[in-house]
Amino acid sequence: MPGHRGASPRLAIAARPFLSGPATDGARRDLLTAQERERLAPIASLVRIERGAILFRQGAEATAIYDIAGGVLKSVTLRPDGTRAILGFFFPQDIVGLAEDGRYVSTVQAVSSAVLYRMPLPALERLLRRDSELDHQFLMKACHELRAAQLHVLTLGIARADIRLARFLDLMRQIQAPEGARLAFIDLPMSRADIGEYLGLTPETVSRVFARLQRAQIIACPDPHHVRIVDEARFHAIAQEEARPRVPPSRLSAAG
Amino acid sequence: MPGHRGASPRLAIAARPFLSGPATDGARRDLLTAQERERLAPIASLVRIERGAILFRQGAEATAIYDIAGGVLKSVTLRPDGTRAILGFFFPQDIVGLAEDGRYVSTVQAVSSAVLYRMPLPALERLLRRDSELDHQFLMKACHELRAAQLHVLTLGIARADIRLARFLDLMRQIQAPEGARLAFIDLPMSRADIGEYLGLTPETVSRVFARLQRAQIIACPDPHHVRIVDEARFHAIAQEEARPRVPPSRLSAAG
DNA sequence: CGCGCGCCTTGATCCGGGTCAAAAGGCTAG
DNA sequence: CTAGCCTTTTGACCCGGATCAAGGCGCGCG
Repeated sequence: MPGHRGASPRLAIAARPFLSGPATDGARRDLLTAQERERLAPIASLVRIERGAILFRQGAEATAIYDIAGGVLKSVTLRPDGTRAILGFFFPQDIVGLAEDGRYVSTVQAVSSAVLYRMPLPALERLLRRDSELDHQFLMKACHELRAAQLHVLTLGIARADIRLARFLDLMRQIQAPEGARLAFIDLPMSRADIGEYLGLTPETVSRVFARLQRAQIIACPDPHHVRIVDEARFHAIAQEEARPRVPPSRLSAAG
Repeated sequence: MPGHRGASPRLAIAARPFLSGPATDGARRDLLTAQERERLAPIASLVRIERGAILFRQGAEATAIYDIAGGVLKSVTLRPDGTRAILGFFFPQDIVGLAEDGRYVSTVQAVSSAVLYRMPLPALERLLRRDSELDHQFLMKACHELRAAQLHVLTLGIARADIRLARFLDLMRQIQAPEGARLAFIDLPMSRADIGEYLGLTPETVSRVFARLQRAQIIACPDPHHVRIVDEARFHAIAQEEARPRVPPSRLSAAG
């Protein structure tokens, strides 16, 4: 497994930020505050990349961390055999650039054209050494990233495609919703192939499940990149409960 | 998704420990050194738990971090519908007790009877605040844990059961091997069901794949808890390459 | 010593997702 | 407007893993 020296990383751990109880009460502690962003401004420079462009490659020397101002990116990993897997999608205000041993851990590519703030590593390191609050914030992000990966594992551990897709849609909804609101409309800037690579499914299957959920009146897809949750109850049942009553393969009307 | 407030954790991030290049050259930086262990000794107390016993439960208030002295544990998560998933296995010298918002993130249970050093959180926090080197070490572990989860995602993204199992065996081998040596014998203290829950497969499938790999002379299983890699080349091909030439479903002799 | 209970294995069947293939829609450039 | 490419959709078929079920082994306990 790539970039993985020796027998190492199998441990659930608690570092300083994990230890403390609920910190800044209520606030979304995994995002930078406007104030913190301001403190980063001096070392940040604006960069723009086009749809499909690669921000940096897995294994390349890590030179900067990026704060996303606009657009959507994806984290891609090549398997030894050449197939790809998508580890995650990143949206505005997310920070990308995880490195290990000074090398980027995965390739990051633009799903849509994007604008980012580039923070060179040496300057950032200096800043973090002086600003422990900011440092804490960055660690918080690492923690949440870990939790996200674990949730991803949970989803992939389930075979059924409709559950995987429903969970993915729910995740996208959570990301797009301001403060945990349940939006009915979901934006999907990524392609069916991207979704498939994230969920361990083929694009064909992704498309078929979309069609199935649509026929069953659970969701509506005006176009491939927009989804509306029509039947919240049944949608939730699929995403969360993994319940037996699942979407029939080809039937149209789901029995009440 | 459990314990997951709002729209938060989607970000690849770099915190202080990630930023710096190769640190202590050569040393396994994700394990505590004897010296560091010594510094932890004053606040640690020895505890012993029996096979099957639960160390702590997901969602419970985090009171301590544990350093494994002997035995094997597993990290289990309950899905909303009651099915379980295993996020990872932990071996001696691993540290368990990841918490978020002061609550344990997953349930940890003993695969075999185990002996651990218990480090109460308040004391540990105090210690880490004074000992930045130790603190650094803990963060390193969080980083590696994240990488491990990503590798897990990569494995689960592949449908084929024999690849998943081969990767799992390879991972177990790496963990048991001292300093990256390629052992031929692998210890599997966990049950077939455990392996299945880790790989997103049923116990029956796990057993069948074991049988298939054995018939193909790729591995040998003197008993269910011990594996010997017989044909390193073909084993590696399955685990790493995801190559087309895979183990035939029922054929005995693999054509040269 | 023998019974019973887990765990593991093996078998038979079914079904969902992968695969191969083709056609339709949408966007851009000419 | 049209040609060409890429993405998406849909279809047909096949295969591998889930499921249901039964049988074997090992170990602890009565």
